[in-house]
Amino acid sequence: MSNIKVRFAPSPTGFMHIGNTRTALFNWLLAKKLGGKFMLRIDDTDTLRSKAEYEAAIRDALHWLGLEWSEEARQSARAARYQEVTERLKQAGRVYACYETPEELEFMRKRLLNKGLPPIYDRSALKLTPEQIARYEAEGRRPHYRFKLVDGDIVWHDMVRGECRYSEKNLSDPVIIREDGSFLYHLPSVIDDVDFGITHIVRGEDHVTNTAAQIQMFEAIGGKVPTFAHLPLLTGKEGKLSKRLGSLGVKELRAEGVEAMAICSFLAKLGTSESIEPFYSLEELAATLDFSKMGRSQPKFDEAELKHFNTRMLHTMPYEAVKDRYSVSAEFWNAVRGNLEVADDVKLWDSICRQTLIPQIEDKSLCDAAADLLPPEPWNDNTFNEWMSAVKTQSGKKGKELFHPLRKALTAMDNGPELKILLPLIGRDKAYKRLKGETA
RNA sequence: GGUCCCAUCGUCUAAAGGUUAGGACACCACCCUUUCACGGUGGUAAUAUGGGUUCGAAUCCCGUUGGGAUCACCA
Repeated sequence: MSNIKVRFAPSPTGFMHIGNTRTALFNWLLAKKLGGKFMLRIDDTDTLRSKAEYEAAIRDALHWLGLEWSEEARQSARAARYQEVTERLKQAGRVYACYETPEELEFMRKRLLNKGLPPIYDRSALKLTPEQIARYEAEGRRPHYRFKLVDGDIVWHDMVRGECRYSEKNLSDPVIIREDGSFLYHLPSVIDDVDFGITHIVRGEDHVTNTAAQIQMFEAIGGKVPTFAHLPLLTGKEGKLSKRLGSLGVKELRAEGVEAMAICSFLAKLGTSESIEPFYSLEELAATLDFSKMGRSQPKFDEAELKHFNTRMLHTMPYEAVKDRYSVSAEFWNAVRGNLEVADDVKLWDSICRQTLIPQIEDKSLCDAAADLLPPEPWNDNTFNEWMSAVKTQSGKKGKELFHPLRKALTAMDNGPELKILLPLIGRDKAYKRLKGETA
C-alpha cells in the first residue's frame, strides 16, 4: 500500500450535485489509480449553515455512486487541535488580531474598488497601538484573526494547470477565525491535510488563489505541501455550475433513472481529450485517469447529454451490472436492453410479458387472423417467422402495416423489443387472448 | 478595477510552425431488421478578431473582443 491519500471534503451546507460529485470522483479515481486511500472529511466549520440532513444525503450519494471511503474526520470535532496550532502561529507572528467590523471591511473594499484598486486588506490592524487595542476591547469589540502572508512568489506545479505562480502582493491575508472565535475553512483544512497525511488535493479551479495562501500555511506549520490538481469548473446553459451554484442534484438524477456509472463515466471524461464512453466499473475508469488529458477551458455540462449517454450506456449494459436490481433473467435483459431509456423500463417489459394488459386493437381482422394462425406450442426459433409468413399471406399486409397492429395488440405499446423475442416470453395463451382483444 | 485562466465543428476535444484541420457525441442520409428501437456505413459542420514574426501560423508575439475564477468574519 502506498502512502498516497486523498480526501473529499464537502461542507454539509447543501446536497450532492454534479460539481461536488465530479470533485469526489476525481479524488476517488486518483486514490484508486495510485493505490492510495480515499478519505471523507466533513468540513462543518460553518455551524450555522451545516445541517445533519445534508451530511446524510452526501453520504447516501457517495455510497450510491460507489465512492467508498476508508477513513473519515469531522472538523467540528477538532477545534482544540486547530486552537493549538493557531497559538503557535500567533507566537510566530503569522496570525494577528483585527478589530474592523464586517461593515467597515465592506466599506473599505468598496472604496478601493471605486478607486480602481484591488480590494486587498491593508493590514492596518498590524499598526494598532496597545492603547487603540485596549479601547476596542473596552468598547466590547472582539477580534477576528488573519493569517499573515509573507513576501514573495508562491509557486506550485499543478497536475492540470502546470506551473502556477502568485505574488503575495495580490492576495489578502485570509481571515481564519471569526469574531465569535470559530474557525473558517482555510487553516483547519491545511491542518487536517497535514495531520491526516493528505498527499494529493483535487478540487475546482475556484480554489487556485486559496491554494496560494494555503501553501504558505502548510509551510508555516511545517507540513508537507501536497500535490494539487485544479479542475476547470463546469459551466451550464443557465450559468455556472460551480460547487455552490450547481443545482443539479445527484438524488434527482438518480430518481430520473440515471445510472451511477453513467454519471461517473460522463464526468470523468467530460472536458478531456478522450471520448465519453461507458465504463461499467470505477476501477476500470480509474485505470484511464490522466490529468494531462484534461483541457484547460471550462466544459459545458448538459443534463440532456448525460441522459442521452445514460440511455446509450444501457443498450450495452451487461446483465452483471443490473442483476441484483431486477428479477429478470440474463436472456430477458439482453433482449430488451436495446429498447430501454432508463433501466427501470425493464420492469415495464417484464410486466408486459408476465402480467395482464388490455390490448389495443387497431386492425381487428388482422389480429383475429393472426390469433387463428398462431401455431400450437412448443415453439422453436422458426415459429415466429413461419407464423408471420402465414399472417402475411392471408392478410396481404407487410412491414409497418403488419407489425404495428400486432405489436399494439400484444404489448399495448408503440415500440419495443423485437416481437420475435417478445412472443415466446408472452406465451401462446396470453398472445392468443390479446390478439382476440381480451385482457390477458 | 488588480491578479490568474481560457478561446478549433452544435458539444468535448486532437493537430507540441508545413495535415485534404483528425476523432468522439449530437444531427442528417442510406443499409440491416418483412415495424419502432438496437446495430452498420457514409455525410454536413470549426481555427473569435486585428496586427506582427516566418518561405510557411490553429500553433509563436502584441493588441482587441468575448468568457470564467478570485479579491467573504462561505467552503
